Amino acid sequence: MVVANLSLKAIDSPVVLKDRIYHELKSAITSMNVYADDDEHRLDERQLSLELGVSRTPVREALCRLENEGFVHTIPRRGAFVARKTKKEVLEMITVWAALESMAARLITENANAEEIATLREMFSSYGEDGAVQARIDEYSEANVSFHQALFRLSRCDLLSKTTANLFLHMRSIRMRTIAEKDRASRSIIDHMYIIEALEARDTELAERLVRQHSLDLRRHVEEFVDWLP
Amino acid sequence: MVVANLSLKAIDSPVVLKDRIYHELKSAITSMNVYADDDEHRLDERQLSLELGVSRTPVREALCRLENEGFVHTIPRRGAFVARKTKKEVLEMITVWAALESMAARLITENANAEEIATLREMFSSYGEDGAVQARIDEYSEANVSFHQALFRLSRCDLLSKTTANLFLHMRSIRMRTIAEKDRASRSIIDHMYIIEALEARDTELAERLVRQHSLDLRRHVEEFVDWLP
DNA sequence: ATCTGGCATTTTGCATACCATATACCGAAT
DNA sequence: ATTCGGTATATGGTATGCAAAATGCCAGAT
Repeated sequence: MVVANLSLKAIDSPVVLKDRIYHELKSAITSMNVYADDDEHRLDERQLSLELGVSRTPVREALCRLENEGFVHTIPRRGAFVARKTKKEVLEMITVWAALESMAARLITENANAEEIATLREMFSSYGEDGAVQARIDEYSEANVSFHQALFRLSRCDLLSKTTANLFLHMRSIRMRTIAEKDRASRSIIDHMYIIEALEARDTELAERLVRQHSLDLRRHVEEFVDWLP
Repeated sequence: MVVANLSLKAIDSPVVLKDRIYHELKSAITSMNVYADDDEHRLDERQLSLELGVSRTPVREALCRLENEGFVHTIPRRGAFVARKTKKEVLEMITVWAALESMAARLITENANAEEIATLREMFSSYGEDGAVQARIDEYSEANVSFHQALFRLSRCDLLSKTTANLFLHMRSIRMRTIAEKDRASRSIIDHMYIIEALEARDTELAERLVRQHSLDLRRHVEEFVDWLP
């Protein structure tokens, strides 16, 4: 008799209710336009539990996680609200982003292989001609996000990706609104190309500086032109 | 009749049970030597609630927060354990640290005033003579932590401090164990002095590079010599 | 002696019940 | 009419109860 040698993958995470609720609420919050109107959006525990068909307990645990991640702001005995970042907080998020992404660029020049870096180019292959960017701004915005996410992925540092993941989500609504302004998109794509070249050349210091400057440019842009944040 | 013009500060945070429990558990976890023995430390909800004299609910919410911050690892239907970082995770923490602290250094050269930078020197004023460091290694270790915390504080970027705060706590036990090895302490104090000089000279690029290199040296040291982590 | 299957116990996950507090409404007094 | 204070209501914080699942133990079989 032989022991059947099935290659099974371990089932290590029995998906529990609070996690599903967490993801559900998170996607709902991050996909809504938080900064559209002035009034703050309240998250009523009982109402949410009714809508989701569960009790308040797992909803509370989900809200607890979302609060730690900065998507929800709760006031004791007052309730939970969808968090709205101040301009100062947004600027600081971009600062932290700049720090993390420039480190990611360093690591890429040291660790990534040529094929991986080549995939970065492909993302923008269809935006070669001038004017193509502004015409397909939504589509480009997605490619833009993918580019930045790819930088963290290629850094092969999970913690860098993990730390930035929520910054991405926080910045999404803001980025969507700023990318179309002031012809930043075509500026952006040029920056990206220089970054890719520096990565290909394995120029650690240059790649770092370009990536950092790219983010700090965004910071300056937000600081100067975004007036719709408190 | 005049309205009494007392200068009162708003009471905006009625301290609730789950927060007190959170802080209590966090300090208990971070002050224990997690890496001393091999067996993992379980956190029994019921036992904790009995010891604290409260119900399980606020304990669970506190554990939820601690899990998000990486101090607790919970397995569904199995319970909560004090999280133990792998060597890979520690190295990544140091990498993220390097990224954040080097950005803090940049900001200091741009924003801090001379007096603030001067306070950095004072921290190490009593360690001037050679040999004084090794003799008072515990005391120095505290000064060392204070120095790095001060860098983030002087950066005037709350999010940088906030993001690093938990990294500090995670690294504490590891740092305590590594700082005394291989004469790293006296190396460390020399590095610090060069960093302070770069900050005083407002040399943004140099300060950034020195701070980053200081952390990356630690990373290399951990990578090479720390064999007591999985 | 070792391994397997089932039962008991423990413990988490979720639901519900209760309590304290904040807000809103309403009436009375000025 | 306006303001103040009290009460009602609603809502979040906490406690407890219940059920599912995992672990451990023990008996029986091989």
